[in-house]
Amino acid sequence: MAMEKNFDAGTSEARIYEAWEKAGAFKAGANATRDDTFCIMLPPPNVTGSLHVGHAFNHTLMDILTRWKRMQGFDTLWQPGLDHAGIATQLQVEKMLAATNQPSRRELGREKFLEKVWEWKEKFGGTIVEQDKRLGTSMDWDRLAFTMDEQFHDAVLKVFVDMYAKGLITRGKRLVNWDPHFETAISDLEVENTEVAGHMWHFKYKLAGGETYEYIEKDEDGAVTFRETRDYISIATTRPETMLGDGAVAVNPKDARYAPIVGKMVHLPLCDRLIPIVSDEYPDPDFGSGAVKITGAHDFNDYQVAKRCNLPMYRLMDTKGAMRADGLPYEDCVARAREIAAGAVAGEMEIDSLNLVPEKYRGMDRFDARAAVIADITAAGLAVTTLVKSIDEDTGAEHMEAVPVVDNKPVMQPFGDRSGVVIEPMLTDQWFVDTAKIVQPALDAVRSGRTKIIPESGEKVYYHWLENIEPWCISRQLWWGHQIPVWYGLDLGYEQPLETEGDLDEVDLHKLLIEGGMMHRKDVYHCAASFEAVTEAFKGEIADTPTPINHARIIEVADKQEAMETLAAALGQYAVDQDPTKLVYPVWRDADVLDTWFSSGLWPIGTLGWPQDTDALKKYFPTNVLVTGQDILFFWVARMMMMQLAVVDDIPFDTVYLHQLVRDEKGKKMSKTTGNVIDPLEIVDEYGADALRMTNAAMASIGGVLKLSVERIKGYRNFGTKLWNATKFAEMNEVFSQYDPSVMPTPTATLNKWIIGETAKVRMDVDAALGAYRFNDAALGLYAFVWGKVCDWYVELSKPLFYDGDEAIKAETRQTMGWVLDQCLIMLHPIMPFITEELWAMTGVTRRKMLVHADWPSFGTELIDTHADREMNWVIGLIDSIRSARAEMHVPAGLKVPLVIVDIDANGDAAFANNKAMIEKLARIDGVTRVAQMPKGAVTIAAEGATFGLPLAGLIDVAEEKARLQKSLDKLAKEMGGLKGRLNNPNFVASAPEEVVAEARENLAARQEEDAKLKAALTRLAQIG
RNA sequence: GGGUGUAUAGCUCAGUGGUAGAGCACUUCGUUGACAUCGAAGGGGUCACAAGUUCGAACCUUGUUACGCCCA
Repeated sequence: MAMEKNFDAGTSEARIYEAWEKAGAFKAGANATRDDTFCIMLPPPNVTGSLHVGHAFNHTLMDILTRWKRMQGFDTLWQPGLDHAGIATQLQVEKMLAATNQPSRRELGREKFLEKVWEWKEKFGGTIVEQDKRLGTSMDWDRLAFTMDEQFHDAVLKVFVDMYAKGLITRGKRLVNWDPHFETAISDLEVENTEVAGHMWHFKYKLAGGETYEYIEKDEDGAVTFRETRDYISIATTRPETMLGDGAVAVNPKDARYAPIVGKMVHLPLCDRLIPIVSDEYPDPDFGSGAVKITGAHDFNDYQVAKRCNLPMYRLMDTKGAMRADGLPYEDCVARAREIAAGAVAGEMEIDSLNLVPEKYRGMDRFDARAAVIADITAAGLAVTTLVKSIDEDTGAEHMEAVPVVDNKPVMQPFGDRSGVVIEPMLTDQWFVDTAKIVQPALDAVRSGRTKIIPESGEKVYYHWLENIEPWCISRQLWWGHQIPVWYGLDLGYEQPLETEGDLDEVDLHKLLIEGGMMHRKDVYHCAASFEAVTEAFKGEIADTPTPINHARIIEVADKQEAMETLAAALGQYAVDQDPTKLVYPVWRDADVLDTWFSSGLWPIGTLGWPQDTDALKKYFPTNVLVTGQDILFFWVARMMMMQLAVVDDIPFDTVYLHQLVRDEKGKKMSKTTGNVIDPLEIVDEYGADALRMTNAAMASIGGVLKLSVERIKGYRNFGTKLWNATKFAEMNEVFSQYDPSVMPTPTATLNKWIIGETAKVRMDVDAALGAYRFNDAALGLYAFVWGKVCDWYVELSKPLFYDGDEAIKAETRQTMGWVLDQCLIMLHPIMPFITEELWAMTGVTRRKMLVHADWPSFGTELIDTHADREMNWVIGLIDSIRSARAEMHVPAGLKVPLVIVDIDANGDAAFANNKAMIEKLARIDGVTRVAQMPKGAVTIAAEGATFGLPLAGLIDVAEEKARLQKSLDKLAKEMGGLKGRLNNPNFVASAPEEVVAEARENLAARQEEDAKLKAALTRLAQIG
């Protein structure tokens, strides 16, 4: 069967992949010949996602490791799966609903909407899996996991319940990053801070009671530069609309300008409230006026100040980022706020219920409200102004006009990474992981080296982040995800105990429902994995209420509103029929879901079957290596470390390999707007998966920048063709019909001995490289070996043996070449699985297994024949020298020329005799003779222990040959200068390692020998002309 | 502002103390019985700058400059 001219990736890849799958080649434990395990968790791609170059890169590296270990006989598992990706998926499905004119999410309601999500997932959620197969990834697809699978879901809830029970998860009103588009809290890692053009406005807050003070500015020497009597304090803000919720004005305690008025009250413009001037370290006296308005509910810095100074934090906006329109009328709210400012005690719940947005602004979008606030403050004469002179065009009269001061100033603004809208700091009820309590083991694991991060710089970043870790907000106001397993009930406890003993009368009922103001009271809540499990806790909760409520049946309702209505109805009914069996106590489940990273934080144990003590868990956990982008070191890697250690008290993996973002060839981020996106599937279509994979491997230096260029991919496609054609050459020379793959060659010819040693060297290099995650070294080492050694030299030098050798030489060369090519296929397989598997099938009639399960070699230095090594290097050097001289002398490439041996030592003599046919063929020599002295007009070829000549009299230009020799002499002189300099330095000889000194001596001797020969040649030429 | 990197051939990048490397690009030559997706030969570098450690520095230390990323 004659081989085609090159590998047809387009038609072969799918067939080969199918064969692997059919053979179960990727199943956990396939090809295992030892107990050692090797396990990689695929970082679960977003279920909405499709394969991009980043995945292609990331998955290539994992596949290389997995295939390598599998061939080595490890019990291997590469665990695939998908992430449910809360916001992204919910958004995708909502878009789909809108595009297909279906009812919206809110119209559908939670349950129906989730059905739609599942439908969508079944239909489109697997795209990336099929795309991944085109890349050749060898994952155990039978184990494909999903973070919303029932088993995984149960594991996530179990962890929540356990961590809650241990006090590691808590609920509280905290300032969070609120995304007004998705109407959910997001973590600070999901916020992108971008500098945008902003403005700074300056307002006057007047002192209460018409008080005044002496405002004095001084320069560095303490000399007074400005002095005036003021009845206001000047504040600066980039967000004027938040002033409606101010709780105070803060000044730095060291700021002398405001020292006289600290503790006094100021009028809050547009509001009927007085707020105090407080002293706090936060304001920078040199920035703006030095006085900062404090809005605890809408700014992270202000929040800290408000907590320190015990200021009320009034929430101004609703979930969409509009000014609040709920609650009691402004007058009622502000009246209560005045009482609070005067010292009345108010709880968190009550303060949050107060809507201090004046009627005028209620319901306005936050940005419209900003404009309105500015206009109103300016109209009230409370904007800080500067006088601007203008001249009336008609009258020529000069006017002095007071214009508000507005500074143009770049400000850092937070944006939601998914929604792109400005994030609003918002005071809301959220669930938090108290990360400070679980961070230590995660730090220790890396510090002690139990888990190693590559590159090392990743460890520093990891420490820095974990040492300064913030509580992790894990609740998200979404529907798609793991709903928080917490149920709430109405608080029936009562400040003043009900007067009745035992039974409930109508007066008590009234108190419970109306006077108790249940709506504004805190709820009671319990956490458990299911409603059934939480029922017990609520029975305990109502045990101390009057009979018969304490025996009420616990039922689940949708929300608090329904709970109050249900309870009222039940109590009303009881008042009528006195039938205690109909009494119910309604509870409702927390509507929020968990942060997607909370669930993917459990990926290693969750996919292996935890909390069941499965065989897979016992066998493969802790896993070996996590390969992922360094951008999710915090999002995911650090959290997995904390979570596995907190839950099962073990590290999730022993090595973390971090890589950078894949960029375009100029180093720019790929983006649709820039139009520089490379689609990996298009690359696979055009150049084959192997070329893309080889490129990925070659780019993967530790910590390296990943710039993907199509030119490079093309180069590696050519490499595949080269390998193909070398195999074709072997096939044409009957290698595969004669070769026995189960027999190790034991050749006699130097060439064959040499290439076996070279193969052994590259085997050691490749294993060392992959063991150190130096994928680029492995890829480039194989490239250099296959192309530079096997194709350029071994195949070329084998031609004289095949064409002119005797049968014994031909036979051993066939056996050697077959073996060498097999080793090439085996070692290249992890990087280029398709073409190697194809060649494996085409070249071996007696293969025991597919290449995917071939045994990885372990041979090493024992296969290196130092004598053969020396001899071949001498031959190759000689051929190089002759070729070089020919080319520089413009000897026509096709012309065969004679060679003379002027002098030669015993080693050279043997080497020349052993390889004469090869030298003649590759250097295009016709006729070798020994001469006593160099013929006139010959080109001198210097080799170790020998001098050759090319008698080209008449063919060569003497001046050109002189120039060539001189150039070589110059280069030699420079090299010898360096070597002599070192060797003449007594300190070098004394301090440098022996072998370094010996090597330098040898080098110098060799150069001196060559130098002498070339100088002699130059002298001879000088005699001619 | 804090953290953390990078700077080596025209381009993209390797190179953890011992004579500066690869691929691509470039120049010249070549339809030699695997391959023109190829072969042969060649040109091309003050290893950002400065100081230090060392017998010896692209590599270690310090500083400077420029650029990148992460977090504020």
